[in-house]
Amino acid sequence: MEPLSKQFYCRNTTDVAKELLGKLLVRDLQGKVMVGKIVETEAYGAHNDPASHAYRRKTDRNAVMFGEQGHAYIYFTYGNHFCLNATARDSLPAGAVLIRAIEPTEGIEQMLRNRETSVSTNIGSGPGKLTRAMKITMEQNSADLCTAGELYIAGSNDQRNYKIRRSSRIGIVRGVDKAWRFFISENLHVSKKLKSK
DNA sequence: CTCTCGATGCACT
DNA sequence: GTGCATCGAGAGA
Repeated sequence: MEPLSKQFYCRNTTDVAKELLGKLLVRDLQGKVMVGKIVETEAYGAHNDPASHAYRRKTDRNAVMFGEQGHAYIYFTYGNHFCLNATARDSLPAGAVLIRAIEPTEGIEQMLRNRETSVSTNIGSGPGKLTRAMKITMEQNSADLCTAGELYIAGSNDQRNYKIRRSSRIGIVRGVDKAWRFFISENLHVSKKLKSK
């Protein structure tokens, strides 16, 4: 599995978010490999985006969003969960793509153990769930996603023509006007609540 | 199936 | 002190 190049991430953040759909998230724990197909993403910008961590200024937490493209930006939230982003931007000072959901393709047994569940249908259906399943924590923050190390994103041989849908982002109150969430519709359940928004 | 609600810890005001 | 880029249990339908 070949990592995506840095150039892939040096473009408009929303374009990168859309094109990460169908790509493979790879977690290598000393040879024990877990892989999942990315099926849901969200783009977060800089001073142009009130929902973004990088909206106001560079701080210790969001510094990676202002750094080199193609790196992991990870943060801890709601007292329990880690969320994984890939830094991506062109002319703006900061930007990242939140990986919201994966569909496991390899190492499923290991992911189930990490999640402490036997329900295989929703292993990676949420940003906090997929980091738990793949043992992704702050230790991987700023990791280079363009080299085949412990965490990276690879291209896929699956050339199916996905139906890509987009909507407002989830779990935010500001910036709801931007349709910067992208997902592969056949894989995701869209609740009534979201439809009515 | 749908919806509500509390847990939880840290960054930032 | 306030507010989260969330999750899962539990109740109701």
